[in-house]
Amino acid sequence: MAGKTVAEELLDPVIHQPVRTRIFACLASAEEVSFSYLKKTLNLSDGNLTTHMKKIIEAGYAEMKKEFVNNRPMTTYRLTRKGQRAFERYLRCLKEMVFEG
Amino acid sequence: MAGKTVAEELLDPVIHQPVRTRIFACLASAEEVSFSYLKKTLNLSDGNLTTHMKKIIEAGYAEMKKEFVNNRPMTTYRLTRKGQRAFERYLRCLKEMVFEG
DNA sequence: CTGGTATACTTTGTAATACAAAGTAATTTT
DNA sequence: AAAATTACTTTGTATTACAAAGTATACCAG
Repeated sequence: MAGKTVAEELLDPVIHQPVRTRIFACLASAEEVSFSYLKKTLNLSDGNLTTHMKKIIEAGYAEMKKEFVNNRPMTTYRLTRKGQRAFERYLRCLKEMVFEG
Repeated sequence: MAGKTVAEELLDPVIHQPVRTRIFACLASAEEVSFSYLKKTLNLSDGNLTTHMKKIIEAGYAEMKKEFVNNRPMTTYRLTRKGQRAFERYLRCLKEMVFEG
């Protein structure tokens, strides 16, 4: 009677993917996270991480900062407000779909 | 201290996909579910549903039954025990990853 | 000071995926 | 008996996910 049924709700495909859901969980748990940290913690290949981050950024869900620390390039990512909202919505949707309903 | 960390746990790629997670939620909520019902409820094209079900069956997570009802073919699906366990494990993993951690 | 190893990425090539359009087959309607 | 409907499956294709190879700089070791 109110809105879509569980089954009709789509799970955001930018977030609902094995690697990216883990990336979101990481990003959501910290202010900002570095490329190297993500790569090591999530055990991803460089190329794979880059492409996933590219996709997340393309969706406007995260932003990238590039700087030098100890004479080495360092890329850090953080969720945008839009990304935070998308993730929250995703979690509500998931919860309703598989933990209730 | 016990087992993998959240970030290391992989989300089962057979389940963690926008359409298939919805299929699993449906399958888990009933004894068995027909092709037509899934198609209508989840609003999927015939071809798309077939390929997703094929993949789920290939993984040994569901089985297919074909019969005739009112002179019409009727295909029904149900989770196997293996599929039930995989889904439960998936839910635990998800929960830990995004609702706790 | 130069050859090798390491860090921090990005680009490129490719196998697998997700999807709809087209195909098959039987059945009911007109 | 032609046309439309139901119930699928197969096929064609654009997109995706991934790792291997590439780029660029820094840090040793001899």
